[in-house]
Amino acid sequence: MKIAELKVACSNCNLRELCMPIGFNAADMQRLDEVVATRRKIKQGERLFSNGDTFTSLFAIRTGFFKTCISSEDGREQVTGFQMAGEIMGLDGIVSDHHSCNAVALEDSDVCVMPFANVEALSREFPVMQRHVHKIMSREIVRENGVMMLLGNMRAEERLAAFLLNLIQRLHARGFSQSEIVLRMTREEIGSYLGLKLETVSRAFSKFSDDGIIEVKQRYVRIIEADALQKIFNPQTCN
Amino acid sequence: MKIAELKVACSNCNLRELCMPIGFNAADMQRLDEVVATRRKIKQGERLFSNGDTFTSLFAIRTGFFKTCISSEDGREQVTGFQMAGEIMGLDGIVSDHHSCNAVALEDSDVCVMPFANVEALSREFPVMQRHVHKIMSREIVRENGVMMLLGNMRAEERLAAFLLNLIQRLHARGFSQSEIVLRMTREEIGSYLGLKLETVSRAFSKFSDDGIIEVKQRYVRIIEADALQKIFNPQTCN
DNA sequence: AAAAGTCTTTGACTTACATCAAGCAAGATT
DNA sequence: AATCTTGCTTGATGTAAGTCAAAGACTTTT
Repeated sequence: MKIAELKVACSNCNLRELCMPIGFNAADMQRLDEVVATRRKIKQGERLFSNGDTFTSLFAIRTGFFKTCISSEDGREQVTGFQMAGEIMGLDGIVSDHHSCNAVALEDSDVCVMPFANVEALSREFPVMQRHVHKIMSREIVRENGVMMLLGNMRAEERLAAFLLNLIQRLHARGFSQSEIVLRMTREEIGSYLGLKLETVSRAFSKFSDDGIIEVKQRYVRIIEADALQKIFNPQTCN
Repeated sequence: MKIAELKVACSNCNLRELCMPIGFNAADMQRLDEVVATRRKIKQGERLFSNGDTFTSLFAIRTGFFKTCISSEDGREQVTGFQMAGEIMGLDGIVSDHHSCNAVALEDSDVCVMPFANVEALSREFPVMQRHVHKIMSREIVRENGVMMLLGNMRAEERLAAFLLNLIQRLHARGFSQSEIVLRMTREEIGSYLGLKLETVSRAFSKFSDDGIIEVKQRYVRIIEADALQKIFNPQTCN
């Protein structure tokens, strides 16, 4: 196989079913590949985009892990999400033509750059593509609704349980273990996402560990009793 | 003017610039009117849609006021937003073809029913419509990011100040007073939205009133010093 | 007009989480 | 190998907001 054949292409990307719509035939697939203009590598700690940047493109994560965060003028930071392979970033920029958050790589990452003009053009041509874009945006709205419930109504341990369950569920959908995680983010970043201080996050981890629900060693977490986590997150589900 | 001429029509709706895209010419305007299938009246306390309902349409508020809320299995309720005339509801339903929240009228209301199939069809035909739909969804994502910052990082009085400033700003855009509000929601609903208990909301109102920033009499609120509210919400802006 | 119901306010007390502080663990740098 | 740096854990103490309780303000019902 020649190097040239390894070009950017949705049609031969193993994340496609997570990232792009299915149901394209072989002929249309070539058009789909035109959405992605380029690829971009982002090193750990660097930003894919920042608050205030002009919006031109959506970004699909090919490999790596990101956080998105906003900061108030007086310096308080809120992590608004963690994104992994196959997930889309940049939707915040559409409304004002400028991004309103920062996207920071938590490990060396590789993203597909999808100029939004291409996305919209293809959406007009293919209803399946149009529907897919709408679903991605709707999914983000629903996710944030869930975070509001978390932040508004739940206690520290419930929040952490929900966080861990969500992570393993998404990792499992990508073929990773359901029980073992190596966290890409610090306790402080988890705390920011969950509306807690890093000490509280650490104490909740220790509590779960003491109770035999998980095993924790720094960033490494092994889920021993997912049911127990589920019960902490939502006592009703396991009656 | 005949009754027949008072039919459902975006083209002669005075909320159009808030609700639907501008830039349609007279000929295309007729097509725009086809998006709205019917109108629906919802009495105070009744639901426009509920969690689990099949998703078919978006809804534009013509008159009235709504809250959207989700509830966990164990009965905790989270208000995820308050919607007023010209705003769109139902975006949560797109991702799974079912609504994931409840939309409850807080006063007798009148909404335009826009079958999503019509919205998508018109979006394919008119790029300005397509862009408008994308912006509405992006705006909702950005709004929820702001709520996450509120819930995760701010103290009770900051949250209430942010809430009041946001309300008057939206009301002002609709031609209402910048300084006088009659709240459509209870202290408990405000508290749910802001992640606070109703007593805490009440105390924050009383504090603002004692400080001469607002005048409060039950649901009636008069903003005396918007600058002071702004300063509480974000100390940096007013240095 | 009285009674009942809902919403709001205010006070007294409690608590979950924050804050402050110290020590530990694991890489990175020299 | 020793030192720095960054992140994590744990304990002691503080506090903003929650909980409980009672009374007042409107609204609706009869």
